[in-house]
Amino acid sequence: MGRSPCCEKEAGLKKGPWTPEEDQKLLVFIEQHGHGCWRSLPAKAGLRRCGKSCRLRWTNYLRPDIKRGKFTLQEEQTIIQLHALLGNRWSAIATHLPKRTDNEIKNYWNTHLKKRLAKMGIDPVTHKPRADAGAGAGASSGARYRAAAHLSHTAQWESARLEAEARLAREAKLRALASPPAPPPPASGLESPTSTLSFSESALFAGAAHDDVHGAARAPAVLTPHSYAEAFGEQHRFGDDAATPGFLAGVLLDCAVAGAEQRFVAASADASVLEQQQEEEDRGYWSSILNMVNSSMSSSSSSLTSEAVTDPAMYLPAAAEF
DNA sequence: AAGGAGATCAACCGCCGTATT
DNA sequence: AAATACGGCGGTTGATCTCCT
Repeated sequence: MGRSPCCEKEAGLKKGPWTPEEDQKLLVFIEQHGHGCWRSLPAKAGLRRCGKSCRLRWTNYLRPDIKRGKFTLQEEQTIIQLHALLGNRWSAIATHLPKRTDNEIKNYWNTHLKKRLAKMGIDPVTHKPRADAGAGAGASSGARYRAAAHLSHTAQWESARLEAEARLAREAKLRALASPPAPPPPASGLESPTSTLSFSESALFAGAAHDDVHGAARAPAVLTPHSYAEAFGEQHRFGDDAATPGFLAGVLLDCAVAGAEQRFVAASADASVLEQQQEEEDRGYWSSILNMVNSSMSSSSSSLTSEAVTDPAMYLPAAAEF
């Protein structure tokens, strides 16, 4: 059926870069009235723009809760991992980086991360090592291949971890309904290695979260650390230079290990009986998660590798040759 | 200093899904 | 059920900036 462009009918509408005056008009109007219907907003706000242009300007630039500037390593890591899981679903990825816009993330991916992954010998679309990357002779190509494999595996583990956190969050919510509220978690040290949300933010989101994996994963939940920590074993370094191949993979693993260690310390402090009881349950749960990851990754149209996750030990780094 | 090449990013375009009539 | 309106999304463009020769 199709739909005509929103501004086709109205001639004389302005295009191109926004002036400070236009920004001011839009800001003032939205602050006073909210955006309401975008189509009718420009006329009400005295702007000669189409509603779509106004919406874009607001969501990508004028919104007060936008963080601008350089992406942090953690943000980069989050984007790469989520891209491995979600593909080019920038808005979905942006929900995990609440102060970044999908447009900004998309631009950053296209201009920075895609190229960097390509340099590492990783196909930025599939997140798999490129066929030619492993075929080349020499130790360095082998190292790149292994780094790329680690990257894919890390993404798979992150997927499993998100699922597990979602489940634990749901359970915690159920428990909370049946018992007085637990004391708040420590102010630091338990953040998800891939989330930029603080726990306070997470709590806010948890209330309003959709009933989906990503929404639920925002809820404060501490994953029983053992399997996760086992999965990564000792910390492993790929290199110090950001320009060297393997750097990102190293960052991913370092952050993942750091997260696992933080969780382990926190959980050890509790040393609760509950944890022991849950351990067995978690083991079974992790098996199902791994099955789920394996099946979804091999069948999904998303870009992740179809290599099966069979054993956490496979994430232990190979001989240090980087 | 000039100009060409590449990088960056704001903004546009067209399509899609959903709500409404 | 079909047509239409709307918001949202992802891909792409083009103006501007930065770096290099």
